[in-house]
Amino acid sequence: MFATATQHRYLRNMMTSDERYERFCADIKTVGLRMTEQRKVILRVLADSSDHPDANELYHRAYTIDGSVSLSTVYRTLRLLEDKGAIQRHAFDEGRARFENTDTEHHDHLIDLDSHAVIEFRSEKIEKLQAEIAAELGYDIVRHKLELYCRKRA
Amino acid sequence: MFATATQHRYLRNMMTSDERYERFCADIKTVGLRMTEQRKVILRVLADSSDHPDANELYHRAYTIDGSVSLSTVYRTLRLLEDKGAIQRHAFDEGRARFENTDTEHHDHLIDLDSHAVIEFRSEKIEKLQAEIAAELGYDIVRHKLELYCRKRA
DNA sequence: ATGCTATTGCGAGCGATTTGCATCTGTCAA
DNA sequence: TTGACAGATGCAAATCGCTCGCAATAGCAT
Repeated sequence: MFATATQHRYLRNMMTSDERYERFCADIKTVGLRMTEQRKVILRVLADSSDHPDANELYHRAYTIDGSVSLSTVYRTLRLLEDKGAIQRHAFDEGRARFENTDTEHHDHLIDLDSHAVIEFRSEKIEKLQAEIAAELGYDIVRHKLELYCRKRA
Repeated sequence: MFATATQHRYLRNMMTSDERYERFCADIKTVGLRMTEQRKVILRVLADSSDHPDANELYHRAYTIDGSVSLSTVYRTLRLLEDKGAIQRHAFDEGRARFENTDTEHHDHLIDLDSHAVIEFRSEKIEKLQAEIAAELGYDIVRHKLELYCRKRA
């Protein structure tokens, strides 16, 4: 795994696309929900996505595979999976929500303000400093959010 | 000002309400923009606000002072001041934006999940590490968001 | 196969914010 | 002081991301 002087690194997925798909299906079935054609397509698309697509992008990817998928159902399925903790919703500063699979370890995000690309990184030093600051104030961190909004260096 | 071993500290306001108002006016005039009655009212309301009001709340505060202020103009003025860096836009809860004066230096937030108290802090070390990480990825940080969601240490 | 009901697509609805446009008004030069 | 012009405003309509109501459809247990 890549590591630098500042101890941050890129992250790797912990599951294959197929494993993610199976996990999504299990999440649906174990609560007695129905595995419809539309859900299969949407779950497949989500499992195959390693980026941070928004609902509309996911809708188009799914629609390309199966024209019977609607935007409403994409939204309903996203809500479903988010409630089950299978995917994570992010509200980067652009209005719409972006989604990502939750099969990687915790990481932070660097957002390219021009291309809207999202780079994931993890810095042990920052994690440690955050914990220290919280501790000095008498707290334990339950979760945190660190987002760097950046522009390519000239 | 309070400082600790990890170099974080509490922050205080750096200007009075009147000083903020004068600064807003200067921001408008120095770019050749016109100081209209509506703008005066909105700037006054903003300068007097030490909380984090949303656009609608600011509209009502301004409307109470001068009925000729419209919601559109509130939004346009907020955009204007945000672009000039005079106020800061936050998305604390989903949906609407909340605004805050920028007369404190940059700070991060520690949120108590139980009491919902918000503690502001600043850590030079974390600021520095963030810049280093961005630099190594070929980026310059334009702005960032760091929020620690915590529980009181048992 | 049958029936129950979860699920779907569609379109209307919604809340926050933006925009087009006709009108009004600071501001500055004369 | 006045005149003129570009900037600013209010209003209503439009957008945007997302949700909801509803009648039709389709999983799934029997």
